[in-house]
Amino acid sequence: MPRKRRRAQALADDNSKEMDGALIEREKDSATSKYFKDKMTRLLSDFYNKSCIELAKSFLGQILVRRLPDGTELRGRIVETESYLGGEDEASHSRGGKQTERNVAMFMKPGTIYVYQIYGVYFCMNVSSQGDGAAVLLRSIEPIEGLDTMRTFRNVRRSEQSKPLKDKELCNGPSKLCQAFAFEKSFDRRDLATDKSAWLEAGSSILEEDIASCARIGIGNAGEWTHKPLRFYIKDNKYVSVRNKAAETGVPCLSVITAFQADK
DNA sequence: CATCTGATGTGCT
DNA sequence: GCACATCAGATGA
Repeated sequence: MPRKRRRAQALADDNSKEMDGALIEREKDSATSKYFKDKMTRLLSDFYNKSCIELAKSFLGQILVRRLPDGTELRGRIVETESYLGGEDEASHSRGGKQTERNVAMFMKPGTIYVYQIYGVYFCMNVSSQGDGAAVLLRSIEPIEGLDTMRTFRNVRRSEQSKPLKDKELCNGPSKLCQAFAFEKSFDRRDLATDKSAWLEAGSSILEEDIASCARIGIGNAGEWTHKPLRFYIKDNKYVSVRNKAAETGVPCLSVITAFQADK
């Protein structure tokens, strides 16, 4: 195993220890804890009261924070999400309402993190929402703090002589953001609302007119669900993985309304 | 820019 | 066996 991979593995192994360590650190600083508690109040009510689509939209503009074992904090603003609605959604891992070892987190309480491995190599991170088997996939993040660390994590799978990553390439994709923030399998089934290594902070709220809605990415053959506008991103934002000019300029189409009804 | 390919674990048929 | 909510690197226009 190359040295870079070993380092990443060591980091993964650290995660259980890290939970306890970070807990102690943050409990020590009660002012800090209160700050986060206040900041998260609104976001917590979002987890519990919003539909999957509403949650996917309200995540836009919020700050995702990752605290590493050494105390380093990584921050970024969520700019792109996707809704996976549950049983009826043919593109969802929870299609047919089927619960498996892999996807149980999707059926757990809103705010539960669902991390799965894809193509044997990468991870994707979701947050469970209201609705049986429904979850929001985090697709792209605008990095704010800890960019050097993110770049180091992202370089693990890249060759030494390849061009340095631009800031906008650090987290512009679901597996890229997992690499940059060191989210992996051990985060599966953990609670984003109470976890000591990952949490949300209130950022800016995004106006409906500044949100683009269009088809989700990478879902091949899911029938009518393939084209439903369940991907949401901040218009004109350069940190988004794939932009869709039509979705940024056009008025919301009929299928948006249809998808809304499907979510209720 | 578009399109192709290899990497490769795990869930599911 | 096969598909997969992906990415990096290569190749050709």
